[in-house]
Parts: sequence; C-alpha cells; structure tokens
Amino acid sequence: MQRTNFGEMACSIARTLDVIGEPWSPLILRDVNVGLTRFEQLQADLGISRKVLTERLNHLVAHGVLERRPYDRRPRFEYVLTEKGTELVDLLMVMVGWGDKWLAGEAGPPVLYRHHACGQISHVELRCAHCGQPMHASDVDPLAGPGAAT
Amino acid sequence: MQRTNFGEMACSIARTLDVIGEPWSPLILRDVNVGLTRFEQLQADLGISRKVLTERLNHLVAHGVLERRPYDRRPRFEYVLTEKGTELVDLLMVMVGWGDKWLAGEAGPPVLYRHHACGQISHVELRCAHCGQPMHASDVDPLAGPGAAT
DNA sequence: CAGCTTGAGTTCCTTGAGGGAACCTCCGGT
DNA sequence: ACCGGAGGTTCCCTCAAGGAACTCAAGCTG
Repeated sequence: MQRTNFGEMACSIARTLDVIGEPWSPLILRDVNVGLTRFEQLQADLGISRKVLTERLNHLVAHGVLERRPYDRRPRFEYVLTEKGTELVDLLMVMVGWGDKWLAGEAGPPVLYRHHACGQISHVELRCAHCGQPMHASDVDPLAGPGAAT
Repeated sequence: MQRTNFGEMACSIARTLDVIGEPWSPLILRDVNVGLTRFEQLQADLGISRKVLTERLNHLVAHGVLERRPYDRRPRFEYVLTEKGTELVDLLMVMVGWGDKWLAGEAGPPVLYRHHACGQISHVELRCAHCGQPMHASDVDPLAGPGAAT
C-alpha cells in the first residue's frame, strides 16, 4: 500500500495526520498517557502486532511525540510523552467527547472524567483562546496564512 | 491488511477511530466543510484514488457523518455534513491547532482563523463544559463509566 | 436521432502495509 | 551454566491503497 505523503501538504490537518493519522497511534498515546509505557504492556493491552508496534513507536519517537528512555540497567525502555505529545492528548479528549456522545449507545460512556478544578464529571468544550467564547467550525472564517501554498 | 476492529472496543477513542481513524477521512471532512462536496471535487483536491474515495464516502455515510443527496435531475450527488459530522469538525480544529503550533515550521500556519465573536485571529482551547476552566489531560481523573467493559 | 460530454462511480492489477507466529539478544538472577 | 523476561526482529501471508482504464446514465449538440 503505497501511502500518500500527508506531511508535504500545506495543511495542518494533513501534517498532523502524518504524525498520528494511522489508527493505532492515538491508542498508543492513550495508553502511554495512563501509564502503560512499556513495550510488553502496550502490546498486551492493544493486541497490536509486535512488528507494527515497533514501527509506530519509532515513528512517534522520530516525530518528537514520545521519548524512549531506559528504566533499568538492563536494556529496558519505557516511552513517555514529550510536551509535544502531551498536547496531542487534547485531541484524544475531543475524540472521547464525540465518541461518548455519538457512539456510546445505551450502555453509556465507558469512562467518565472528573475535572479537578470543579470536581464535576464533565467533558471538554472548544473555546476561543482569545476571547473565551465558544469556537466551532461555523464561528470562524478561514484566511490565507503566512505558510499558505504558493 | 486484515485490520483490527476498533468499533468493538470499550473505548470512545477506538470507536471514534473506527469511524474516522483512517487518514483520508479527516481530509474528506475538511473539504466537505469548506464546500468541496462532490465526488470529482474531492478526488481532484485530495488526489485520492477514486476507489478509495468511494469506500470512504460510503463508510462515512453509513456511520451518519455525511449525507449523500442529489443536487440535479441527473444522477448527481453531493455529500453534506450531518449534525454528527459537523461536531466532528471540532476534532479537525484541534488538529489544526496542534499542527500549527508544532509542525508549521518557519513558514507559519498555512491557514488562519478569524473568530466571529471577537474578530481576532485565534485558535481553539479546551475548557470544561461545566465550569469553563481549562481542561487538559492532567486536569482530570478517569473513572469507570456505565458502559465500562465487564 | 446519433454522438459527445460530464459526473459518479466500478473493475482490474500491482504493490506494500498490517497481522501473526517464531525467532533472537541482552542481561540479571539462581 | 542455565533460565527467564523485556524488547525487539524476521518471516510469510493476506488484504487494503494506488492507479489507470472502463462503465453507465442523463442531458446537450448538431
């Protein structure tokens, strides 16, 4: 499958997909985020092929999303989120919000989140970083930016 | 490639990936969102194989993200976002935010967004739907929900 | 009416990524 | 010296992505 190169496109969505666009990567980040940081843990939890897991981890490390570091004198490694990777978890939280709302069905969401600041079970909402008002697709106008394609 | 079935997992991230987890789908939604709604337009803009585009569109329609509807007496169709699909665009906006910050490089972001409410060039930020304070991965505790795996 | 055009797919072939299982290697413990 | 476990690597097989050619229906053109 000669996959199209998304990283070259003049689009931040395509570029982001070049980093985590293949379906295992978000699940790897989810697991790393909750403390499943080792190869064997990830493989067992996800049921992913060891070969593919190796590829994904290398890819995520190469893109600066994860950091591979030893945790023993033996050759043992764990994968931890970098700052760049931690900010990607925002994306996961939005996926959770959408999946909980539209795909959970009668059983309800599999996981709930309690917000530290208010102590309530809640979910994320998109706001404008400038004025704090809600900011969805219909609330913005796109303009050509400095990095626009020629 | 006998792909793993993400839809069956008790995880809203995996379920969401089952719907838009393959890398073309977010780009299709992006295009549909900005008015490229017809088969030929999508194919030309994305450079995607016609076969794969057909598969993706059918998949997105089957999952209620897009609606296929005729726009002529001839057999001509356009794809429009449903409410479910429109809410998925939030995910794209978060991807844009991350890509702009971490992947745009020296050229800067390819597209800027002006927020209607304040008129400023801005980007999205995650807030708690309950109290309005910032809500990121480190600000929440996960709890087992009603739909948790047995 | 015959023929052309256009949008929207469908078919077919080739390539290569994902799955799965077996294998390898390094190192500390006994 | 042997065992065992973490962290991969190698191998083969299958099936999805790419790409180009083909089809089909409806309107338009002369």
